[in-house]
Amino acid sequence: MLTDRQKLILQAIILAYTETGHAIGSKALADKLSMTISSATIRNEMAILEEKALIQKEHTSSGRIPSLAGYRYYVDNLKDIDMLVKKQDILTIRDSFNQNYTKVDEIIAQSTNMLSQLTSYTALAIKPETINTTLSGFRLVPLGSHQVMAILVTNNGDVESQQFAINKEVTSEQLEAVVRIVNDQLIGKSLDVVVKKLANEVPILINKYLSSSDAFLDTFDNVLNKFGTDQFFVGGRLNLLDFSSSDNPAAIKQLYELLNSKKDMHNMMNFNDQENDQTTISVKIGDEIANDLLKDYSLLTASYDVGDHGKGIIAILGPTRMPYSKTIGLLGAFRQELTSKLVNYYHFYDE
Amino acid sequence: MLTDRQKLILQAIILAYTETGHAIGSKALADKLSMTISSATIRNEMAILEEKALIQKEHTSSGRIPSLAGYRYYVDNLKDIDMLVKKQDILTIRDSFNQNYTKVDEIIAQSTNMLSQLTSYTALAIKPETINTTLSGFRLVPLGSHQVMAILVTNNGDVESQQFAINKEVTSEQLEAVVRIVNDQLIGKSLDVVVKKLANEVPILINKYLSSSDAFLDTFDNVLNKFGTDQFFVGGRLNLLDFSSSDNPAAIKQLYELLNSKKDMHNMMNFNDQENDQTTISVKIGDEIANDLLKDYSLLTASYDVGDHGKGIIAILGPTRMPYSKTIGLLGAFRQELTSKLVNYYHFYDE
DNA sequence: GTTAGCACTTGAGTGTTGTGAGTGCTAAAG
DNA sequence: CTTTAGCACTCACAACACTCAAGTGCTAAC
Repeated sequence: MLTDRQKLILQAIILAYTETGHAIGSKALADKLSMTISSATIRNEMAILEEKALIQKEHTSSGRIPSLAGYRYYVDNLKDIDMLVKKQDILTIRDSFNQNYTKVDEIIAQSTNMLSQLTSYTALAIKPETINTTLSGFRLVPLGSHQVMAILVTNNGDVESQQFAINKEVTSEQLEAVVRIVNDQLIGKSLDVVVKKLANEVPILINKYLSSSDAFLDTFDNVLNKFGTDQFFVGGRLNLLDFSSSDNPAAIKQLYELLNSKKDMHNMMNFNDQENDQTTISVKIGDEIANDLLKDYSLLTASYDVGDHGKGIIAILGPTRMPYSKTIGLLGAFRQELTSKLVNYYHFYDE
Repeated sequence: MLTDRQKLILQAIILAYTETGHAIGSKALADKLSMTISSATIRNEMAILEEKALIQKEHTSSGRIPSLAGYRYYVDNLKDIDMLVKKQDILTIRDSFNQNYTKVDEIIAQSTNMLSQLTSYTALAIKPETINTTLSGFRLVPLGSHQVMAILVTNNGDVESQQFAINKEVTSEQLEAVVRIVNDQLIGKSLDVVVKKLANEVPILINKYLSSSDAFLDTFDNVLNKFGTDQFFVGGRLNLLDFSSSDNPAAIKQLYELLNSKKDMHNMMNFNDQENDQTTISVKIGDEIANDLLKDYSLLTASYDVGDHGKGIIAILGPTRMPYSKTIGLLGAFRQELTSKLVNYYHFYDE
């Protein structure tokens, strides 16, 4: 357990280091701190903090910087002052959300842009995921003699489409037959069931009407995949350059590749779902993120909940040296705005 | 005019510098060059080349590096040896193109990826543009009680779509009326005429059937815009990091922002269309690209021609210090493959 | 418990010096 | 008249010593 003075000193060290990026020594800290306390005393206290591994030196005679454990302690116990978010920021968010969206994806994509702008870090988001998404609509629209567009709709109101080419003239009767089959077999089923059926029963049925069903099945599969793959968004990628510790291009490339790997990012953000309720914000500092490339970064994740339409996650990836209270406050406020925007948006489709 | 020996020396300097990135001196060059010629002679020749501003020093007593003018001379007069492209590369390209595409965009996007991979530089592409694109198809597909999807098709076979939400229940009669109006007024018209009519006559007509036509008109406008804006593609952005001269993040950010500015890139690539025929490859070196951010880069552009379906451009952005003959050869070969793939692709829609 | 004082450490910056790869020039050789 | 050897000169770069500011830990006095 730390004394109040030790806590104060730890906080001051973190503050100073966050601001300047340089280690701070006892004398400078004594000047900075308003309480009358000598540098020698601070040195003694620092020795204790260092013993508890909350701060560390860069070399024998350097000042101190917070350790990852120090940040952890700070985030868990001390970051209470600055939780109030600037009114101006909230207005900016609302203003920015105040437009017509035609897809949830647009809202989420814009969220990452906004979050990255507000924080100057990199923002990540996963769009709302329901446990049970079902296929609720299907259309085939002939566009010309050789082109057909397939449109799939889910019970969440998500729409994906893709055109495909057919070799020979296909009659509208044939298309209607295919639509009928899909309606009979797949509508109302959850997406994983749809995938399964699409591999087994459905091709047989369709082959009765369509001589070459491959193009159609491929397309259907493709569109189905879009529901799964377009769920992950990144904003402010370039901000990584500002605070990436290494200036070695190979390392930076690796980082960007990681950022593009939906699977990896998904894993990272989902890691401890148990914490992900509506009030918590999970903070992973340095090596707490289970990825070596990100050992100098911190990942703040917040899950948001839009009831029947599922839960999603927004996150901020920044340097370990970050103003946590400010950023956490902002992320929390943003979650609130985003949730209410989404609830509002979905309101249409829920009758 | 240069003597043969001077040309040889210039070529050797460029080769050496391209390989090592360091200035090369007379002695080292004499060792490298197979002909028996003393370093002193090379020094004399170098003095002449420097007088003609084809090579330059980094400081008073350094070796020589090619100047931009030197590269220009090299590209115009000397780069004749290595024009043959590796068979393997061509096979890679063909193999990579050997799949089913549903949109031209996919082909072009993949082209940039492939080109950037083959060269390890950054690749740019503009998809084929016809002077006279006309609207050839239009559909409205109701998806649910509150959602409608609008689909637009051009005479090039390009398809774009977007769903939009409507406040109140709209009957299929109303939708059909709107489709009829669009068919009467807009089908067969060129896109700019469509834009104009959409601003003037059409709203009046539609308002007779739809109480609030705003959502519909906005959507139509949006989709129309997609035809214009999705024309520019970039691949291998990250490769910029490998050869960007400055390691200052602000400068790199600016570069990436330039790369995202469709307008700027479009201008740069189109600059001298007169050269852009099917056999030429335009090479802009350093400050020949009219942009200060790119003064250490070279831009190779090649236009490709798919007959009635228009012309497009593919380009490579790399460091001025680049193996020009190899890269130019590759770009030329790639153009050929891309053209034939596209001709093949469009074959469907031309009956 | 707190503080002043002191000896010690370190990174960052600065000046000095040597070295290697280069140059231009001159005069002799081909 | 072209080519070459020789030579004095230049410059970037690395190595090294030196100084300085900002730290530290420790001890003894308050």
